[in-house]
Formats: sequence, C-alpha cells, structure tokens
Amino acid sequence: MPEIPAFNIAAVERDTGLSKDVLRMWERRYGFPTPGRDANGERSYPAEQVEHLRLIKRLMDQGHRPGKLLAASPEALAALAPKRKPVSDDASPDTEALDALLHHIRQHDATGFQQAMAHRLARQGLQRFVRDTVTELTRRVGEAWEDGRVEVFEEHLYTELTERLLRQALATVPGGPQQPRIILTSVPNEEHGLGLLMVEALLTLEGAECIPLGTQMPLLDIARAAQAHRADIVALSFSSAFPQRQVAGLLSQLRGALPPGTELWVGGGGVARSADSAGVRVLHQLDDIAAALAHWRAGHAA
Amino acid sequence: MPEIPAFNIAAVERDTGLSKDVLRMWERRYGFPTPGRDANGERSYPAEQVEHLRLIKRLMDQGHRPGKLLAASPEALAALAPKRKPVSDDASPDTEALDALLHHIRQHDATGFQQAMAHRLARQGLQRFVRDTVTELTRRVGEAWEDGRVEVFEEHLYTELTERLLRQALATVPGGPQQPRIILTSVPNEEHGLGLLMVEALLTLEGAECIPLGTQMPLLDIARAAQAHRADIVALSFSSAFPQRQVAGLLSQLRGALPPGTELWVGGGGVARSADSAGVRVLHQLDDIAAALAHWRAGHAA
DNA sequence: TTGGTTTAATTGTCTAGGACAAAAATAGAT
DNA sequence: ATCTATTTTTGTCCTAGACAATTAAACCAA
Repeated sequence: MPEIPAFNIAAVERDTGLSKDVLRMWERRYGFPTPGRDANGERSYPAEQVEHLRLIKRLMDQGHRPGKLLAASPEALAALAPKRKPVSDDASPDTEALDALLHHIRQHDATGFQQAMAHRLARQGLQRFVRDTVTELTRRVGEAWEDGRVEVFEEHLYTELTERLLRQALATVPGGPQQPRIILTSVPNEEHGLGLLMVEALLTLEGAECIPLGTQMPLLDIARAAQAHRADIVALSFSSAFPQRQVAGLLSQLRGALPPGTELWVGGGGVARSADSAGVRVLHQLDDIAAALAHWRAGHAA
Repeated sequence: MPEIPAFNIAAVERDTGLSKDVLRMWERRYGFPTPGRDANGERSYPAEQVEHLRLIKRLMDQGHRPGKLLAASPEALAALAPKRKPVSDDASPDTEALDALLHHIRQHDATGFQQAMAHRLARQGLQRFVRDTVTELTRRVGEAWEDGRVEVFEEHLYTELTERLLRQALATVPGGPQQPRIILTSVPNEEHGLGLLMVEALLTLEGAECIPLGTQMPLLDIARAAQAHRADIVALSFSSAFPQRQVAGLLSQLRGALPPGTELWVGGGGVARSADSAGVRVLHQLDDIAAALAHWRAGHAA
C-alpha cells in the first residue's frame, strides 16, 4: 500500500461530503476526527480517518445518528445492522434476472452488463424497461451501496452505462414540436441525472416535448430557460441524497421566479415524503407521470 | 415580474458558486454585497444582488480582479471589455459552419442543432468531428458565456445535446477487451463530462479499452476502481472552471493512492498551464493523446 | 524599450468558539 | 397504544482575526 499524503480540511470535505463546519463541530463535540496539524497550524487528516468518516457518512444515510456512530468503536460500527425504513416488497418481479444484472456490475463486467440490459430493453420495450427494470435496479444498487456491498465506483459504472442505454433508446423515439413542452433539469448540488432520463423517456413516450438541460442549473437560470423556451412545465429531480432541509426553501424560491403560468413538477427520492406546497406538484412515483400529464392536457385543451 | 423570496447565504452559494466564506469576506472588506437580516439575524440577499454577484463571478472568470469589480458601479461593469488571454487564432476553419451551429443554440432550436451536428458528424467522421468541430464549438460557447452573449441554460443545452450525440456515436465503435485499459472520470466538484467524452471517443478509436465512470469520483474510490478494473491508466479531466489551487495537492494525493504501475493522465483547460509533476502526465491538447498512447504501447510491448 | 527580480498589495481560506432553530427522541397523558 | 409536550441532539450560521499564496507594482539591468 503506497503512502497517501495527508488530507487538508477542504480535501476531506470533497471526499466525504461532510462540510468543514460539520468536521470541526464533530471534533469539538465528539472528539472525532482527531486530525494532526501541519506547519501552519491547519488540520491534517490521515487517510485512515477519511475512510472512517466515509463509513460514518454511509451509516448516517441509512438512518443512524451521528452521536452513536462517533462514540462507537470501529469494530462496533462494522457490526451495525442496516437500519432501513421498511420498503413495501409486495410485488417481487423476476428477482433472478435483476440479480444477474447486478452480478455483472459486481464483476466489473461492463460489456456483459450492457448486453444483458440491451437484451432486456428489447424484450420489455422502453416503457416497461424504465418502470420495472431500471427503477428496481437503481433501488437495489442504492441499498447495496448503503450496506457496503457495492463500491462507489461500481455504482458510478452502473449509472453511466444505464444512462447511455437510455439515451440511446430515447434517440429512436420521434421528438419534434409537441405539447406540453417540458424542461427537465436539477438544481445545483444535485448531480444525479438518471432519474431525469427515466422521466424523459416516459414523457417522450407519452408525446410530450422534452427539453433536457442536464443537471445543476442555478434557480434564476431555470426561470430564464422556462421563459426562453416558452415551457409549459419545469420538472426537477431530487435524489434521496439531497439535503432535505434545503428543498422547501428552494422550491418556493423557484416558484416565485417562474412565470405564473408555468407549472413546477418535482420528483425523486428526495421529495418522496414531502407534502405538496403551493404551486408545486409532487410526483411520488413514476406512475404518477401519466396521470399528471393527462390532467395538464385536460386543463389546456386548446 | 413575480416577487422572488430572498436568498439565504447557502442559496447564494449554490447559485453563484461563491463560498460562504467569500461572501462574508467581501461584505466585510468591500462593502458588497449588503444583505438584510431576517428574524434570526441571518443574512438575507435580495435576488437583485444575487444577479449582480453572478455577473461579478463571470467577469472574474475572464481575468478581472474582485477588488475592482466590487468597487465599480453596476453601469461600469457592463462596459467592461472581455479581458481574455490571447488565443492563437491561426487556423480559422470553416467559421461559417460553426456560426450556423451556434445559431441554433441561440435560437433554442434543439432539433435543428441535433440535425446539423449529426450531419456534420457523418461527413467528418468521429475523429475529425471531435478534434475540430466539438473542440472549437466548446471553446466558442465558453467564450460567449464569459462575454455574456450566451446564457447558462443555453450552454447546458449545448452540452447535453452534444454529449448525447457523442455517446451515440461511441456506441457504434466496437469496444471489447483491448489494451491499454483506461479509466475515465473526474474528481468531486468537477462536473464537466464533455471533455471526458471527447477523450473517450479518441481513445476508443485508437483501440484502447475505456471504462467510463462518469464524473465526480472521490479520490480513494478512483484508486479502488483502478485496482478492481486492473486499469493501466487513469485519465482525469479538469475544466478551466476548476479551482486551480486545489489541483496540485489533489494530484499528488491521487498519485500516492494509485497502484505504482498505474499511469495518471490529466487534461482539460484546468491544467493547460500546469507543468508536469512527478508521476503525472499532462496532456495539453487532444492531439497529445495519440502520442501518449503510442508511448505507452512502446513501453509495454508484451 | 524589454526582461528579470524584489517588494508590496490583494485575496481566499483557515481558525476559534458561541448561538440558536429544526429535527428527533423521550416522557407524559389520555 | 396513540397522541402531545418536553428534552436532547445536531447542523448551520455568526463574528472576527491570521496568514500564505497569488498577482500587481516597482525597481534595476541590458
């Protein structure tokens, strides 16, 4: 194992996702981490502690509390059971096929995964593929990551390959000017684009015109884009990793900046348990999309 | 114009890219911005000042200095000339065709842009398309954004559509297990993926095996991915927007974490003027790729 | 004038600890 | 056991100072 240079606090923030404020506060309050100091008196974290912080972050995403995690010994942490909110596991579709797909990812077999996915897409058609396969697979990858059964780079590989497949499939669906016109994007610090692509696929199949603007658009630019493209709807995606406490303020801010006639739809794991707020339509599941679209069309029968 | 709720400091950081520390420091030092205070005594920025801060940030990216910008009146700012480092504008290829492509973006004509680009790709072939058209177009879009001639959402549209086209073109190039095996990714906070895609296209055409891991991989995960995939090379992309001061430390950290036999290649506008450091190969232009690949192969003739 | 070196100004990031509101857990009451 | 009230936990924001790294200015030599 090579010698890894020590991390300064900015590098730890980058690699763990824990803000500098939180890192300093934990040190003060719980006595961990315990960085050394460099020649300038600034914190210097050994790689080992950065790893430990990443483990803690992962366990927090599962629902554990920092107070317990930071007090516990490293051994105790490893033994922690996944503390997950119960998921309705009613309909268990062909579990075996999904397991086989995941197996390719675990083996780092990009080619095999792509072939298997392409095969499944051809058999199911785009709509069922998105609603059943990709949704379920993404959920499982997320869970496996939280449990430490899948590495970050394996999840990234899954995401990248699946996005490619979806984009490719989308290119074959005829687009052209249609109604309604829907802008698809996400807010800054929300980098997950797979959900957006899934939504785009379903919307395009339903005959809407999608304007994909990628991820991470500043709010004021979203508002300008809506105006410039004369969009009927702006659709945002929030992953479950997005800081919950920011969502509400963000949405009211965007709602205020958007032209009044433009609808604002939001979806994804980050808003799953949010209630509807004024002027914002929360889509709790992918299946809500068709209904929402029908509702819009009913109200805009030109 | 609707009433936009005021921004708290976290929202301003999100939308401007200026850190909270910088926002407070500017206020203290230069007397701008001048946020109000909410009921809790916390800063509350009117939308108008957020806009102004974004203008300042853009001008800074052009090379202007904060001290001047923050002292100047809004009118004076608007009159500032683009202060760009001279670009060797020797070979001016078919300027007209590129202008036509850009025109589609300015008109928000996604369909027209896609068709024109696809047409050009078919005529030039993937290699020339990447090296001439996409490179030059991306440079122009970047410049136009810095000059305020292109909105953020227009740049995002350009990026998204071009990425789609490249991915689609890439899918038609046969992959399979080849040599060398190259991991393509970027570090956290580096979200620009278009450069990676261009590199991937060129490398794949040269017969290398690319493992695309998307953007924003924590350093320790890059190292693990290199090991798990038995990669020969890790290639990183840095856009010119990436904070220069972080690059050096970051590379030495990654170099230390990577297996010794794995090469580390970096490229993009963010490292264009960096010198080579120990164990890191800097590719200053896309054209360097073929040579670097040949060099690697010469040293690994198995 | 041009080119290189030293000095001075500028600017971002780090540090310290305090305060408080929102969220979560516990206790208490129906 | 379900609902409400209280207590604990936890993240973010605050002020204000220090310093190193970068950039500009001044200086001198050719």
